[in-house]
Amino acid sequence: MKTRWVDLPVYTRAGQFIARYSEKGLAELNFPPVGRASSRAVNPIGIPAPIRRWHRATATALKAVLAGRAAKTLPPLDWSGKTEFQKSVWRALRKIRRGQTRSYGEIARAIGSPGAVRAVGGACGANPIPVLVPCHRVLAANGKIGGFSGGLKRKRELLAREGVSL
DNA sequence: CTCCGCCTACCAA
DNA sequence: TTGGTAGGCGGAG
Repeated sequence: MKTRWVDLPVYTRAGQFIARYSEKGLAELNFPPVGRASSRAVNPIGIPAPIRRWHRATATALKAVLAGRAAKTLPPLDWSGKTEFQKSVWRALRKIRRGQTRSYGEIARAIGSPGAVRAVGGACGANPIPVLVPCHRVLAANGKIGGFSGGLKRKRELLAREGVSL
């Protein structure tokens, strides 16, 4: 069965993000493209009510985190098709609260795979829902920034907004 | 199987 | 401190 996706924009002060929904929930959150944002009006007619509701939650939560506040409610997240290892990493990431950070090694230990440090990095890089699943709160063991698939600039900005100093 | 990576600890300058 | 590196693991092909 082929998944039907619904892509909806979220306009923020950091640009236009694109949220992608399946019938199960939010599946992806994509950063604004590097260039200018192409704004295309979205016709709410034809969008299933649950998705409209989820999208309101996504938009509110995203704007909150970008402003350095805690996301109150998230829509259901659709992680279908992902590996158990990845899901366990992302679950652990969701427990890191605003202003807190963990190292990749700490996440690895937290999920019971203390030797899978690099693999945790890989799972962070594969996180389909950045910002709301806060992979930006994971730093290298030496306290340095580590990597970020969305660009280190964004990781620094998010952390700064949350009051984390490197 | 091979290759790669948002890592780490360790060792040499 | 900085720079190079081997090791351990999961994911992708």
